[in-house]
Amino acid sequence: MKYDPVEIFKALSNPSRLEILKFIYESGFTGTLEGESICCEQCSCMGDVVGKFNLAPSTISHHAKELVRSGLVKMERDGQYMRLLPNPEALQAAAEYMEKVVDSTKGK
Amino acid sequence: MKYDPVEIFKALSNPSRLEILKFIYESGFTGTLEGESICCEQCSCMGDVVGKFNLAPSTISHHAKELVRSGLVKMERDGQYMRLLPNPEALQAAAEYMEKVVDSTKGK
DNA sequence: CATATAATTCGAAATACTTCGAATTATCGA
DNA sequence: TCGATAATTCGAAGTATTTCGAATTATATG
Repeated sequence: MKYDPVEIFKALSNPSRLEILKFIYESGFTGTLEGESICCEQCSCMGDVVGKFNLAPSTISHHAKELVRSGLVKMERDGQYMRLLPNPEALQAAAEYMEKVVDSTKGK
Repeated sequence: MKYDPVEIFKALSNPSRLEILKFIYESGFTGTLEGESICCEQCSCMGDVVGKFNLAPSTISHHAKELVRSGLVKMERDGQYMRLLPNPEALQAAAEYMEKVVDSTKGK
């Protein structure tokens, strides 16, 4: 498999990190931040996340790295800023993995 | 929600525990152990898991408790034995939670 | 009741995780 | 180029997790 389910579950297993992920996914491909984002209107950047959560920048940076490591999020530099982009394919893959485990109990 | 996604992800985030879960789900509702189980033929028991994995009984017991705590597995005494039963509803709920996060990026 | 088997609890050791603040690196704008 | 802003790295403290072995509890059987 392209994504390691254990790494994905580990990334999702911390409440702060899960909320950060949701924030990134929700503001992912939209202009919903309506100009509030100092980075761009098509994504969240580190600063947006730092502004949203009551955690030190270094902590946010660490969590972001974990999300990237697992494949759930992609990151790219945009000048001074770091764009955080959802990678739904990874989350989808993990969900499908779980469905397979569910199905392994079926028809028995 | 009936199940806490973070608790479920935490339960799934350890490689040993994930394998144990899969073992329980696969032997869940079947007679596939074909009499090999010293507990029963409709489920796995602690001893089956202990026999399958290279971990101390106390460690297996601990992991089983975590799986029960998260809701992924149900446990019931059968005389001397403890039956381990899949609770696919919980795993399904977590998978659906993930799908919702995936969908939160859609149509944008 | 005594012994054997199954499983849990307890305490301890090693490791990993979470978080912070301080120092550092990267980039932008005047 | 210099100062400001954005983000990362580093080291440290506190906490949680993983695993074990020994002791304990629960149940079955002779």
